Amino acid sequence: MRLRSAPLRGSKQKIFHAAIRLFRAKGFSATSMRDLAAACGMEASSIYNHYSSKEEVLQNILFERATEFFAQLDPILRMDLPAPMLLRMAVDRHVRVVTSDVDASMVFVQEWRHLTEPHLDHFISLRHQYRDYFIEILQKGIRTGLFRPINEKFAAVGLLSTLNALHEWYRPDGPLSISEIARQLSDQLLFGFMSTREDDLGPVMNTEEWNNSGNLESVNRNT
Amino acid sequence: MRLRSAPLRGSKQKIFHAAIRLFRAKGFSATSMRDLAAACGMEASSIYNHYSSKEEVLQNILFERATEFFAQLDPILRMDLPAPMLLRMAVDRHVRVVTSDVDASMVFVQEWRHLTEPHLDHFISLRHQYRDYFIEILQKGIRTGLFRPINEKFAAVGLLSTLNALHEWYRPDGPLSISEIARQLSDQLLFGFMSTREDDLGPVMNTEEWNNSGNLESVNRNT
DNA sequence: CCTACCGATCGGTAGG
DNA sequence: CCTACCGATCGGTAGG
Repeated sequence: MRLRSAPLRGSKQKIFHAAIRLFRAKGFSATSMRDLAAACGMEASSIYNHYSSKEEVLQNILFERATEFFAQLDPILRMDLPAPMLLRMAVDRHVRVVTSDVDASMVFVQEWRHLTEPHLDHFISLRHQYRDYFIEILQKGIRTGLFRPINEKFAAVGLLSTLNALHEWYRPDGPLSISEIARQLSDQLLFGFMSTREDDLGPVMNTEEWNNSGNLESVNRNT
Repeated sequence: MRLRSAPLRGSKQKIFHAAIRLFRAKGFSATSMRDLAAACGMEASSIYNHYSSKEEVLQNILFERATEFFAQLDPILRMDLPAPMLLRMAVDRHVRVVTSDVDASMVFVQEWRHLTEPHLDHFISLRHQYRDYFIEILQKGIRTGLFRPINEKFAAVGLLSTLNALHEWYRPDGPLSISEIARQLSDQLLFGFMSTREDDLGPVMNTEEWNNSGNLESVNRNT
């Protein structure tokens, strides 16, 4: 039984993983079915025994990742713990999913816009749903007074930006363990850079005011 | 004089801006020279009077943006101000460059990997140089005791991740002004989410420990 | 700036 | 899983 279905499932998995590598390296559009086939040691037409189109390969990669992110975050949300602890755990889970397949995570972040409808809409709604999980954590923190009264949507987007960039700089052979990365990311998000709460540097002068003071050339110049 | 050179420079600018819009919407690889020409109301071959290749169009977009980021950040670095203030100003400048052309900023962040050598190496070194500016600010903050003794490289990467994602969610007609966005981003980076310095929730339990305690299924399961 | 065109390559299908 | 092939389209050039 295992031997019988092995070749087919093996090939499909081979295509799946080769696609992740190629889509990451060259992008979805620049990767041809012939590139993908060559990476699997077969002809382009043979791929169509496993996937009906190039986009279907992308869909499989993207929604498999989405499923994994949700599977890991979901149990966290049901725990009745203080918001900072929830955030730490959610970040930890997210970091573990990303680092479990950096190539796939990069495709997840970068290539989803090549989906066509209705898959594109579906994907976007999943991303919003995931973001809403983090918004809930932030709201809970604000409600219980543990978090500052920040704009929780703004904060959630900033938070996810940081998490979603992990695939760009994570190296498995780097000096930090996955747990340490998650811990440091959480610390940075929870506490920021400042060593004290005050920022008593007088009124902040933004660029507009600074420009109006004549110190620098205009920002919105044309080249 | 203005009339004489106007048609040529006008066309080149037209191609330039159409390319920004198309590369943002479809990606560099999925945009054809015929797409680009059609958007400019000309034939594909006519583009080659202004640019020698598709990649050259991309190069122009990317390095123009890079120049703009540096032009805005450079004067900040020379100011002898406290690190938190430098950071606020640098973030403010960065936000202004991004919001001055959201499409071009998206191409800047997403499409640079389609450069070929030697342009790719050049671009990457410029990005590292830009990141090093922020590392310097962080180091200064740590040295003067205003910032916590964070890992400055780690922090700079997280910081830039947040800044580089701005193009994804910024809308010119949104409720926040550009100055307010810069201010809120700085606040988030400087102070984090917590309303107090302590995080007295007992020892943090990471996912590994939580799993070992038997509460949840394994994270690194295979699908 | 255009017409006309090049060889190469694209995603995908037919049929076995 | 392959051979053989489809029409469409690609980036780019010649020549005016």
